[in-house]
Amino acid sequence: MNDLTAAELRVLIAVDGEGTVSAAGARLGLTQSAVSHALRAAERKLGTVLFHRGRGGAQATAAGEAAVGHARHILRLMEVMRADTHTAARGEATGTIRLAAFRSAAFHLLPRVLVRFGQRHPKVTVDVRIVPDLGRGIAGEVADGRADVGVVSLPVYVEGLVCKELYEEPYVLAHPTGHPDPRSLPMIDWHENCSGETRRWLAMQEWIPPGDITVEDDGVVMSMVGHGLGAAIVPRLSTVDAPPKVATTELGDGSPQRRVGYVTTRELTGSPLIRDLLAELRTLRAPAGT
Amino acid sequence: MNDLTAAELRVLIAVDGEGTVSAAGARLGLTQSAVSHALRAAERKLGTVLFHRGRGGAQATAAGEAAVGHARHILRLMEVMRADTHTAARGEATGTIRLAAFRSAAFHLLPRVLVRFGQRHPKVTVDVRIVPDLGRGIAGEVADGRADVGVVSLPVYVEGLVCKELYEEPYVLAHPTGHPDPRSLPMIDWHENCSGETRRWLAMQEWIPPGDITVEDDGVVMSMVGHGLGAAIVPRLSTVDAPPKVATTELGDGSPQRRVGYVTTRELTGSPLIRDLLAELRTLRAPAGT
DNA sequence: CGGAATGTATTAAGACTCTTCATACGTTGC
DNA sequence: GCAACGTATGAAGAGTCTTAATACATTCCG
Repeated sequence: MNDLTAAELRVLIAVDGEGTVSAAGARLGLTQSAVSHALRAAERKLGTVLFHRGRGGAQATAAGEAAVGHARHILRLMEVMRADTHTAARGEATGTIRLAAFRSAAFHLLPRVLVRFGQRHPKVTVDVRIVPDLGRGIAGEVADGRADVGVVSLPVYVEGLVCKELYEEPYVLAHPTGHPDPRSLPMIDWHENCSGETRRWLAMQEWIPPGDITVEDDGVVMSMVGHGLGAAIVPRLSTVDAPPKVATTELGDGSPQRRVGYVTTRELTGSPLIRDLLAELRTLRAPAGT
Repeated sequence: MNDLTAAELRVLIAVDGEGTVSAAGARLGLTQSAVSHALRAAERKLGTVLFHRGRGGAQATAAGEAAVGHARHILRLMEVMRADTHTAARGEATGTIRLAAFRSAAFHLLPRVLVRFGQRHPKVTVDVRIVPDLGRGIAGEVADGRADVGVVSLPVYVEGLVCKELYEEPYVLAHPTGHPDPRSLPMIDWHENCSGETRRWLAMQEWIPPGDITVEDDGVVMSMVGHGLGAAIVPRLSTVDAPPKVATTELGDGSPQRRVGYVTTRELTGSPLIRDLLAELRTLRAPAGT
């Protein structure tokens, strides 16, 4: 008379995602009525209104938001449980791990890791998603249960996650090759650069960046630099495999550093498969370029 | 036809803990038969044998061990989900409070307060801004709506604010350690010291300060004293965690006193969250150093 | 060997729960 | 006032969980 069923948890997630009870029903292959009943049952069991419903659909309350986040985690753990019991029984790991990472990590860091992990666990699918590390960003994806492990820039400001630093790398100046005075070029900024680390460093320099273009993706930043639109301060990793015509200059002593690490949830560290992936990530103490 | 129910997860844990199906039934208030059925259902759903059963009871297989570990986490998450939805629904404790304070309060007074407040309201962000208490100063920030609550030196000359004294502390003389005659040193003054209180006291002494350096930040004042540039009269709170080589001397009876309090607007005292923060501030009747 | 003790498995029936169909209710826009 | 769109509800059928009763398997021991 008390526990939410898995079906109810899925209903919560679907209603939150679709915004209406009817659409959630379609997504789940259920009737609108079934979803309405399930939602009501969930609210009765938790003793709280989870969604305000009306003409415009269903909108999560604060309690609903919290419930949906937990629902994702619980369902995910059930999947992991299934995968892990299979592994323990048959001896070969199966299942899926969802990994969220910023672009340059996905391109230049993860391949090496995932090749080795894949050799050890041929039946395991790793689902890599590139997520801009803005706002709650990658850590938010993990905290909200949309990813199992995140590769992030530290520090992380999201509560309740397990987090470990992997390595540190300097920011460098990327500029068009052969330019006589890179510092006179307009600065191309990058959304994920908001970390304050580089801002603070820039503020300390007698080097007022002349113009300001702002771009979301560091790959686009590098492309723009390659086309001569300006210079940019990016983590060294972003300059790996940069377009031709892009040169990099070290910023010298006291240059800002970017710290890269991983995050996951405490529960998932109980899974041997996740643990093995984390162990493989931990071999990543030096960036690819060095 | 697929998901394990919460009841089944509890059965797994109980059987693992008790070692027999029957005992697990007793612990859960169920029949042996019910537990046997549930166990079998769980094994069918996971497609794996979880316990070897026989005369000697039930012994978990490797897969069973894995499943039980996950089961505990899942049930725990369900509890947390229940708790979190409740606090989200009732507590409403979410959002941001903007706090303005002078430097030494932010460093030495607020941490204790905010730790406790943060434990009570984990979803609330407190935004602390350090504001020099000059001119209309911190009270002005609150009056102008740029902060919700201010920690200030009293008295406050801004109209229309709610204001309460928290505690009183003496001004002390900070000087380089081991100096034979601190009173011969040049005085380092501090913008926020304009309060008149110390001026009046100085005027009453036969101690005309030889030189005058003026600095905005009391942290800088302490640093200068540490480097031997002079002595300064500062509130005792400013000397907490002062650099090495800084000594303090009480000014004795009749020494000027600094009164510390908070200010906010009448409207904000209607918010339960603000009220709770003010209540927490009111526990601050003694400064950290004493 | 045979019976008592201890433990699990199975079957069938009742209670309970979930899903569906059909329909009612409430807003919004015209 | 009516159509469009969304949710809520009541009753019935399908499905699931729990139980009592009983069967089966193993071990201990005389």
